This record gives sequence, C-alpha cells and structure tokens, in this order.
Amino acid sequence: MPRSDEAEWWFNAVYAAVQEIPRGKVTSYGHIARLLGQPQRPRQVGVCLKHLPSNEPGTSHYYHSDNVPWQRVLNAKGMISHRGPGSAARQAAALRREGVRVDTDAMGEMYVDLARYGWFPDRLPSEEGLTEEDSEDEDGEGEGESESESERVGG
DNA sequence: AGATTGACTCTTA
DNA sequence: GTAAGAGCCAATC
Repeated sequence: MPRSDEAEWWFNAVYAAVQEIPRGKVTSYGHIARLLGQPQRPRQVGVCLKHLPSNEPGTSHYYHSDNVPWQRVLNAKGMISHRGPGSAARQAAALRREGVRVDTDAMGEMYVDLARYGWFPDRLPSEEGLTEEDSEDEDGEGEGESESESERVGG
C-alpha cells in the first residue's frame, strides 16, 4: 500500500498499463516505465508488481494478481528474475499457460524470446490517437477475453 | 530517524 | 564478452 497519493497514482498507472499488455505477449519493466513517462524508474515498476495483491477472498482490491497480468513483465533481456524459490517457475508456468514459450539458457535462467513475444509499443493503446486535449480519464473496464491464438513461427 | 534492499536499466571501463 | 557505478525511490530493517 502506497504511503502517499503520488505513489498511489504511480501504482495505479503501472497496474493499468500492465493490463494493456496483450495476452501471449511480454514486455519489460523499463518499457512500462517509459510508457508512463518515467523512463528512469523501471525499479518502481517492479515495486508495484511486488505489492500487487492476490485475489484472496476477504480482500477487495481493484487491482489484483487475477486482473493484472504481472507475468507478462520481464526484465530488459526477456529473462525472468528470481525473487524467491519457485517464483520464477510460477511466472514461467503462467506464461506458458497463455501460449508463450519459455526457454532455459545455459546458466539455468529462464527467458522468453522477445523478438517473437515482445510487446514494445510507442505508447499505450489506451492513449493511441488521443491528443493533449483529452487527459487521463479512467473508466470501468470489461473483463472476459476470448482469444484465438494461431502460433506460427516465422523462420 | 538513518541505512539497506530490491519483480531494473543504462552507461563506462 | 564481463564488471562496476549511477540513478531511482517506496518498502523494509
């Protein structure tokens, strides 16, 4: 839980941005920071995700691990950093569940091929095409996604 | 209240 | 190619 309103804005902005990562795609902490106009703070993106609450019953958080695809955020090299035993495997499993291939390198580190799964747009889709006239205005979002992935590996 | 940590990344050497 | 330093700042000790 953020200690200040400014921090709370940041938390919400990060969660909202992460929600825009398409299913089956991944991006980096640094890119989320850039999309939010704070290219110097990839770390704080990680801080936000660390504090992303679970969907445990009894809690009623607007953002939680079930509606924020935290697993789609990797480091700049496309590698899953381990922040605890089993956490990296958990993220890898979540990614594979949505069709993302996760490999392991020679050093035992798990990674995703960014050339294939990377999602690095210039700006957030929600901001796409809007001018400075329209400012930030969040409205309710609809859940429920039906996807039809057709994986094809381009040589 | 001060020091350290950490879901990061970039620049230098 | 690897290693170290800087920047960032909320959370934690």
